[in-house]
Amino acid sequence: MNPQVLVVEDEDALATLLQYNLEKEGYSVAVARDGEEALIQAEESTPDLVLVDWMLPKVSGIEVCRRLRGRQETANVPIIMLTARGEETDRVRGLDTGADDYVVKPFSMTELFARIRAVLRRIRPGLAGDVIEAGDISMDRVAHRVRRADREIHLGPTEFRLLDYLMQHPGRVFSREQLLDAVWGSDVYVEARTVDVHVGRLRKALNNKQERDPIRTVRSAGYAFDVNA
Amino acid sequence: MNPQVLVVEDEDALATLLQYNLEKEGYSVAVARDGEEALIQAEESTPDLVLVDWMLPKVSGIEVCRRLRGRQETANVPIIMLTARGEETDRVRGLDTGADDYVVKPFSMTELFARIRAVLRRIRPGLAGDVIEAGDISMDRVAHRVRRADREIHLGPTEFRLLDYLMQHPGRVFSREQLLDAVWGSDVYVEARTVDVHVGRLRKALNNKQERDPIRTVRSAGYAFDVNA
DNA sequence: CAAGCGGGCTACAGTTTTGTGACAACGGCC
DNA sequence: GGCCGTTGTCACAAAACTGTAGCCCGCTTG
Repeated sequence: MNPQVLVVEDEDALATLLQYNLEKEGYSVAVARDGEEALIQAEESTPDLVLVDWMLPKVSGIEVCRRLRGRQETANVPIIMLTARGEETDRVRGLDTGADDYVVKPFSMTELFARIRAVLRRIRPGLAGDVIEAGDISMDRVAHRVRRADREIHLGPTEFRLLDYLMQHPGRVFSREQLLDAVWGSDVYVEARTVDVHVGRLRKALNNKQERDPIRTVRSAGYAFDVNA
Repeated sequence: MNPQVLVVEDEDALATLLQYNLEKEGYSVAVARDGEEALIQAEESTPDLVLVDWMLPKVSGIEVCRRLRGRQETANVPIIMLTARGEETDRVRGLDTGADDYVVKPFSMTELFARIRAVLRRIRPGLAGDVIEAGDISMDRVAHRVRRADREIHLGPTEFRLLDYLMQHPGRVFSREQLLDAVWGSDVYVEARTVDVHVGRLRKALNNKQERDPIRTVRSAGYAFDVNA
């Protein structure tokens, strides 16, 4: 079900970071340390997406690209290149060789996720995870629409992102600080209690009378989105 | 409560083996002998995980996958495929169709359990990770939930931490002072008797009538959480 | 057996935490 | 500029939780 991502990266720290964050985002991740390994792994279990570093030992990123493209089974697997600043002029070559997109290091996870979704959407619509459903609530991240039990729910941008984040991790409790980080951004400063207000607004928008409130308050801990009926 | 696993396997010996071991591991297991039965059962009681054999009479494993995915209620239920060696090239098709993982026969129970935990953690966090179980009590620290015998137990923050601590060290007796240190924090000062009150509250919340009290009072020593069956 | 200790339980008042309506600031957009 | 939807804060009310004292009971001990 989850998109399989093959990460090709020789630098341990980055590889681990990518794996950790991608898995948290809901992807299944395999890591290859060099181009050779990458080709073998790609053959064994065709991934839905390949993230490949430009600079690699043994077989370069470009070469990995070319070979993946050259092989019948992997010819259409989308590829995103990771390039360091300064290699930018090579972008062209990267794209020429068959990469679908590139990201310049250093990049934020958020940006990377956006690119991944974009590429998946283009190449493999349906795998991008554009629609999240939970109970009678469905949220379309492309169309920016939320509906509950067949009626359209109007949400402000912040409420939308908040619900998005909560639904991404159903059942899990997040502290106000975590939510601020994830939804507002780690750079802006807002009162923790602001989260309460937005949760309140979200609830009001989401819940008809008689409908179960999907957002659970956990006293002195935070909030969670509960799936279940 | 325990994750519900639906095993779809036509070979009797393997089905029984799986059921036996899964139940021992703490899952609730239902078995379907063929794909048709599987779809009916999945509809009746939405499982938390489906284990499906690749080769099945009537409706193939792949087809079961596809149909489960196609149906609203079961669209997000994680699926693990059981494939025989030699069908390996078909993995791709399996994953494409919507399986979240596959295990190649013959497999060890240990490996299977690891995969199950991994998949559950990925898809349904809270069903796999960070859960402590003891007898019919389970506590999920990520979701911040406690349940006993299928019913949700509501605990205040302190009660939650107290139970958490006791369950971490089952059988061991803690003095009131130790509990104050561990649960309240070594910096705050509260009466030792306060522990009694919280233990009382915890007991009241936890124990239905007729249920065995899992918290044991050790006179002039303290309290302990007893596992027992 | 009486006194004393230890612990279960309840009541309650004080605190902390959360829900919410009001409001002013802001940024688009006619 | 004026209108409108959105946002972050505040202040206050409501709800939930907490610690302590007090009372009672059973068991221990001398």
